[in-house]
Amino acid sequence: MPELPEVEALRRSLVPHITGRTVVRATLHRRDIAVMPGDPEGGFSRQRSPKPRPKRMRAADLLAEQAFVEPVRRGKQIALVTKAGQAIVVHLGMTGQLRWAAPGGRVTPGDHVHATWRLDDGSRLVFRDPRRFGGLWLLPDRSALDARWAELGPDALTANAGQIAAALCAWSGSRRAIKAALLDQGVVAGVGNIYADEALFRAGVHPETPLSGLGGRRARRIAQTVRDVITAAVAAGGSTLRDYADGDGNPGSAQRSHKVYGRAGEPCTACGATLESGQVAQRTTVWCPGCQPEPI
DNA sequence: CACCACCCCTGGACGC
DNA sequence: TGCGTCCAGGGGTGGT
Repeated sequence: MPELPEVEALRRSLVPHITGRTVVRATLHRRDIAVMPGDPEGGFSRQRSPKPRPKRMRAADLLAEQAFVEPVRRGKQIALVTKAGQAIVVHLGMTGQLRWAAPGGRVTPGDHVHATWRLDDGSRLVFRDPRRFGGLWLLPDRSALDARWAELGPDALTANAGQIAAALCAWSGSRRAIKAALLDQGVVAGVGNIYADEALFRAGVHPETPLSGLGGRRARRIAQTVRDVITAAVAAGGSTLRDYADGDGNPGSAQRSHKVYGRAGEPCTACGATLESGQVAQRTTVWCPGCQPEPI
């Protein structure tokens, strides 16, 4: 579930705890959740056969002895960056968490912890991920991070509506569904299943509408609602449906503002019609048949 | 090239 | 209470 708002809320919660701190010890408890420089690129392919040969992991590869600067984010990815320019990109996947524990404190829950960083004030930062859809990518320098993030579309929080609209309009010849495009991180970075449905509802656009049938006007309206929905969710600390919590373990409250996600069969808050659900782009999708008319 | 079905994984919900 | 089954979904891979 962590989409852009959850990752941004997490990032902000970590800033005061780790910025300027030095890693005194780093431990990788599960080697297969990390991708090292030199590993066959492709990220999640590490989980498939043939298994990449396990590499000897040195603590230094997890930024031991290095000082953190402020963590940065692009889309749903957060990067722990050091003064020297090395970075660890953390992808939370479905159930990934970064949790911080004060000196002498415990991280709870303490299971499924795959990596631990002990900081110079005695506090700890851990990466836990029960489902292991997430992972860590170790990057040698800032340019490697930039190259990785160059593959992402405009960030749904920091880009303006015009940039997001332009990204959608670049595909105006495609019959691809608008929802599929919003979920594509190369088109817009940071939107996942929840906020795609929420944005399309607010824009009054059916999720199966092809990009070719959108037109500049509606593309621009969608871009604006994506920004609005994401911005509001960040202000609410993200959505906590089950697993999400920030670095301090605090949940978000943006789920209270959801108008369609998780509400199939319930009445539309705007028109009272019964919300419908189905599969669009392999994802459970909820929409209002009254407010979001079917494309022709 | 564009798009889609499938797969990775665990835990919670639900039915019997 | 316990067990089985289904489902959640980000995103890479391979097939069409």
